[in-house]
Amino acid sequence: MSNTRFATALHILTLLADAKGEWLSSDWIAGSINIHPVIVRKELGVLNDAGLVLSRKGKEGGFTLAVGSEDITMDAIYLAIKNSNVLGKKNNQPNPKCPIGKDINEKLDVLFTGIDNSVVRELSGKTLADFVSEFH
Amino acid sequence: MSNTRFATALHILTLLADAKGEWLSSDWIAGSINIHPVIVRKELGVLNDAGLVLSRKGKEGGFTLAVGSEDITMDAIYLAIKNSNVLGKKNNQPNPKCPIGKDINEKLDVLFTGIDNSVVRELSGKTLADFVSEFH
DNA sequence: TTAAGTGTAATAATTTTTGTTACATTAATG
DNA sequence: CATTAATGTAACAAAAATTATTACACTTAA
Repeated sequence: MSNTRFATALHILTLLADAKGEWLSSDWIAGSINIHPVIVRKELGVLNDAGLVLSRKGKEGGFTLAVGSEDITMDAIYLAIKNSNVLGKKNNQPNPKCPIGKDINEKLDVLFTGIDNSVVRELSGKTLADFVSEFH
Repeated sequence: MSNTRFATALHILTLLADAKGEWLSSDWIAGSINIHPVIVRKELGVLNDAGLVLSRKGKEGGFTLAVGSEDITMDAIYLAIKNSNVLGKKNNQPNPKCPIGKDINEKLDVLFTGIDNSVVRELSGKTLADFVSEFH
């Protein structure tokens, strides 16, 4: 992954966990990460769809965690934002006339999925609460 | 990773393993993957630096494996081409005045490195020979 | 000496990612 | 009930990363 989506999502969730029930605005969060508030709202939309946060519109609106930080594991965050395989992309049109090229993408699929799953398994062993507790 | 470097490198190495000592040209390899020969030569340069292949210049030149495919583990291929963390990039300038923003990047570093290592560990359990044997 | 390769720099094109603007909508509050 | 401060989201712009292409110096076999 050469994007900042996991780092951004985890930063957001860490702030929300640290806020202990306070509703934080996208502007405030953006100020901590130092990115554009619209990006924060977009990512919060994704986290909302994943059931990790709640949002409230209008004045005094904002965001808060949907569940306790002990109940949010890192794999849930990762799966919410994941948009590619750990080992990257496959080449588009390997040569169908080549015995290797013909079948390589299905073999890569198996390998890529296995590695993706191992990352998810690894991430499932750590909670947001664990991460937040490292800040003191 | 949103690039095709691992897929390309593994495709190259699979062809070389399958060729059993024949020297293959970058043009021929490019034809199987269906990408530009210059990209193949660049990637082969990287694999050469990593000690995985041998190259020969001039007429009748080309590439071959430097060691047997049973002795090439997937982690060696991955480490040769890896240029980012599995969990992506960190945000550049988190706010130093925020208690979370101040320290988040060093905490992310630890998490990111741990996940990277787990992927390498996972990949170390599979050889190029294992992969090639899936094609029949 | 020619033909067929590698090695690599420079640059262009494409795709992905991030940032920005604009504005409709929502809700609290004086 | 008007004002203020939020979210939600589309459309677009800018920047960064990735891939493709061109060009050519160099190498080696025959």
